[in-house]
Amino acid sequence: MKTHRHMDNRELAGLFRALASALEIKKKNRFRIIAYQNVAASIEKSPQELKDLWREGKLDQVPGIGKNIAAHLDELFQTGRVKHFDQIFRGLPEAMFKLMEVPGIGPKTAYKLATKLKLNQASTAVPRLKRLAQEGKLRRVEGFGEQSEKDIIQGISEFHQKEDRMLLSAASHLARKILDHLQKSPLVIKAEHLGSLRRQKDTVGDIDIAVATKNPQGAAAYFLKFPEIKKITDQGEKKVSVLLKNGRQVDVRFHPPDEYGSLVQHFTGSKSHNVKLRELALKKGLSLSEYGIKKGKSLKKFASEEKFYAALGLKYIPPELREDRGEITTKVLPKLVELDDIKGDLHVHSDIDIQTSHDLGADSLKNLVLKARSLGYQYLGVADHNPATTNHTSKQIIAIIKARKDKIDKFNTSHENKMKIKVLNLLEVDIKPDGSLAVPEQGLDLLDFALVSIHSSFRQPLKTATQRLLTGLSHPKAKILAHPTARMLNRRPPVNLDWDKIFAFCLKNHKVLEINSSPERLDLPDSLVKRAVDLGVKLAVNTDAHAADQLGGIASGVAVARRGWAEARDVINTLPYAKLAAILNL
DNA sequence: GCCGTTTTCGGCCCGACTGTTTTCAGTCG
Repeated sequence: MKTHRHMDNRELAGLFRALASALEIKKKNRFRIIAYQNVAASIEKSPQELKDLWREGKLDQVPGIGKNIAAHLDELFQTGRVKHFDQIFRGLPEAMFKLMEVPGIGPKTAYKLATKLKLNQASTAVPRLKRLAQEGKLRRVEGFGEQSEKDIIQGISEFHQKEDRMLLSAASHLARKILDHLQKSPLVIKAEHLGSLRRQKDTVGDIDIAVATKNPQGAAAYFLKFPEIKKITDQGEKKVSVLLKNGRQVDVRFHPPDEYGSLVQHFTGSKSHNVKLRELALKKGLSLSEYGIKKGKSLKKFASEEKFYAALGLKYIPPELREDRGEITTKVLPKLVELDDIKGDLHVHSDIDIQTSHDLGADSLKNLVLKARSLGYQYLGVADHNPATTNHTSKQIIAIIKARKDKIDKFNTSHENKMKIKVLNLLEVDIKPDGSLAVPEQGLDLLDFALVSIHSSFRQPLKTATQRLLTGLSHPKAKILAHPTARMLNRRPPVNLDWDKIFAFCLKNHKVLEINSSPERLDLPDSLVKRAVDLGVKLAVNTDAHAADQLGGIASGVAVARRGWAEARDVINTLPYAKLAAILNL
């Protein structure tokens, strides 16, 4: 495995997984192997680049990194190599780590194939393996037969068409279709989605579904009639896994209703939540599984999750919290913010054409307000993008903003707005690469307030980007930092930022961080929301809707807030208008 | 390897499914 000084989190996670696999081949202590796997998982979860944390001496903030691994990382970031890691990899063919990317091939298989078949070059290992399998030469290796040749060919084709994780919204939609199908069968007593989808994680790998049924075989046979199924990949007594025509995997579990509670608990995860829960249980002499709670040889079953948690002496833990972020050991669980707490949306785009270089909204003030009323809102922050700076003078920009203000003022007092919904005159203003705002002073004066955000130069180094952002946010009219990391899921990584600094600044200057609900953003990410909440930094859950029918999408942002342990008091747009106006000095 | 309001030493989750076996190892979640 090649290492270098500038490894990013994705590469580092891969490195630690490879190290774990290498230790497995060398039959080292299995807890040491798990320790390396834990580090990999922890790096994958980290919202900040490890190298940035290292530079600031904060590696100990990352769970799973102890003294030893911190020292190895220090060596890595300084020299680009780690002697101890080189030693772990010594004698192992590089190609095995490439082979392990194929589904179904783990460390043992990869090692065996790479050595016995003399697959020495990582870059050609996979195609060569495929050819050997097709030619029927794989079965000569001990432990391999005709079927494993087929499996490997299949695995390689899946490896080639490996797709990104689904956006949460897409996964919800897909799960809905499958559940609708299942619920038509009289054999299905209950069915629901589990896994990361139930925990409302921002992206979802595959769809997990639980079915309560007295007839597992029959219900499974019914499920297999779902028309989108391309092929069955796994089929046992309690579980069916299929690949859909769209390339997505679906796992469905069929259990009797009296053990449905533990089933749902188990497959909701997360894995690390369950591990922590089982460690806790062990100390009480109990053993947990999807079947229930074992004490000695007797098994107690649970029809509901509430009773399952209660049997461990715990309050019910909402799925969004089950990420091993302290939810098991905490004395008091937060009273999470709910959709019904939201009193307004502070980031919505209208069709008022102010000659911006970004997207215009599709709907009029009137239609937006109608929709807002249907959601029970008290106010609506209309925050169009600022007018383009390239083809307007400062004077022109100010004039455009003035005209827009007049329009909103008129709307607020007109008969059109009898809905008693206060429309706020906001703008979403670009923070330019140097930290200045894209709207001149007199233009900002005309607003109730501004949301500020980054729409360009996403790759500035940590210090520059942090300073840029704080400069933009320091203007008195700038109250909310919109989509703070500027990430786009599966498309663009977050901007590198010093979050300790940003949180401290927000706290001191009463700035608010947005949780942007649009499906491809979900920004601020949940792990940073948690840190903001811990510190007392205020949040605003907004849609960034570009059409009236997107206002309902705020549920996704509320889910992110919940995953970050936010209560209603942490979110400013749960406040009634008078209180909101007071804290924002409107 | 890491980790700790019952521990700085002695712990570290639990099971399904598959293929090639002749009782189980490997992979996955």
